[in-house]
Amino acid sequence: MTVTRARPAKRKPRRGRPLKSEAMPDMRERILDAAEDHFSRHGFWGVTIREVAQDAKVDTALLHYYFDTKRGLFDAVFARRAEVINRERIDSIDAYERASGTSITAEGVINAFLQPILERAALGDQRWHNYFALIAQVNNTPAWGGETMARTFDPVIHRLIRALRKALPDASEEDLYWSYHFLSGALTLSLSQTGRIDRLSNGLCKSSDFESIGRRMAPFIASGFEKICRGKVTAV
Amino acid sequence: MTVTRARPAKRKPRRGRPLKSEAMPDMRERILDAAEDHFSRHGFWGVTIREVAQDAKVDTALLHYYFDTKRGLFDAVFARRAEVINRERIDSIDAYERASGTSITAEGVINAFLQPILERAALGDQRWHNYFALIAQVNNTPAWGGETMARTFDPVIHRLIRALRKALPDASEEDLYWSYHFLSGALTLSLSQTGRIDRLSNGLCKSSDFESIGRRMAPFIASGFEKICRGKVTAV
DNA sequence: GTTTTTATTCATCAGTTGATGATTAAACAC
DNA sequence: GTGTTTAATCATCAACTGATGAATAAAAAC
Repeated sequence: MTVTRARPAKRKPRRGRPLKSEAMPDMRERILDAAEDHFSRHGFWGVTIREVAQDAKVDTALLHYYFDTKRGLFDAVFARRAEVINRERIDSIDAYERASGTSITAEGVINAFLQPILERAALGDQRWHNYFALIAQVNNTPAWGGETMARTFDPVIHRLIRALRKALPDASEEDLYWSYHFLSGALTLSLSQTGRIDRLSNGLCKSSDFESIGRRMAPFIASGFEKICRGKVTAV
Repeated sequence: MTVTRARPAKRKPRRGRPLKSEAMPDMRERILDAAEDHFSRHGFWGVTIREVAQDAKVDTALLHYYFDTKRGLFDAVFARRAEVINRERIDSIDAYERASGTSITAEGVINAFLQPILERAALGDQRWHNYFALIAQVNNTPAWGGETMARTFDPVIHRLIRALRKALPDASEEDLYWSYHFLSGALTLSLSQTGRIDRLSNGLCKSSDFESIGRRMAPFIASGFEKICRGKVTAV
């Protein structure tokens, strides 16, 4: 007869601070992951903190302990990964500018701007996919999306535009900004993972095929920039 | 002394069916307008039927009377104006195809596709602005946006792609669909009215300046199509 | 002129929501 | 060792949510 061995997990959670050895650390990160998952699918109002807490296997009060309000939780989710890609994008543009010297091109700059994101998306990490879908939602949320996007991403975008000015010296400021706006829309929809193109193309194209997107997007957008931004002064 | 004239409006609403002459008809339309306004700003989950009812100055039960569920109301809002622009777009593409004959171009087709929407947006009717912002949100909603967009707009988009095939006879199907995807993203962000570009450009560009968008978008996008869709077979 | 249908408000429900103060126990500072 | 801080659950709240059946009165059908 086997001696009764403690049933593997009834997981009746203890109260109080957890043992350091209890090997279920990083509750905060677990909450952020669960929140990211839910927010990216249903947006800020489509999610209840109960759902998030349940998914993260913690009490709802813990969300308030770490993030104060639901809004605080959302903002924390949005900021967490932004720092990572912002740094990567800045570095990527810097590197390209240094390497290209005077032969800088719009396509090269745009490629440097897109690559960090599209590469990460192509790796297939679900949590990054969720995050990108979240950006897409925020970017198209009228009430407060513009403000949130600006706070998070404007420095990088100004860096991008500075590089584009070098590649397209005759471009007007308006043309540059509007062209970026088109780029932003195309990128965020591509990251939004709605399955839209899958249905439209009857399965021929797949939303998750970031390699196909990556191959086409920079040339497509760069061509648009060139068309718009040197239509007046420089002849084509 | 003036005789007491009935105080203009205490507007204690009567029960029962309204008098025909009561000049407050079209409750159904008023509800749809109020719902459109709220849904476009905060999305499906960010709106309560009470807010909509309050804005439309009706009881919440009336929303259920006409639209059964909250979802039914949302779908009715989304479908209402879709029929109008879908017809306009089909007609516009038809007309362009007939007029251009064999000298059909990608820019011409795309222009025919965009013009009905951008023209309407430029007219400045707030209710249409709300509707376009709603499309932008749905287009970037992962959970059910793709399905809703497909049900509503796919026929027109297949009509667009059929015309583009004529203008770009060497294009592969994948290239056409991906290029359309970029177009769709750029268009919906431009319609989303987040004030994003206003902030980014420090006021130089305005989200509401649909004339500026209309002047740039077709050339920008068409240039991208041409770059992608005849990069292989036909030389540039 | 009676009956039926339509359009509206009223009253209310059961379930959900974000939030918070109390409690608990481990970790940490001294 | 003792006291304080940190990290967690528990228990509960008042407000809100979508929805529904009943009541009402005008219009439409007969």
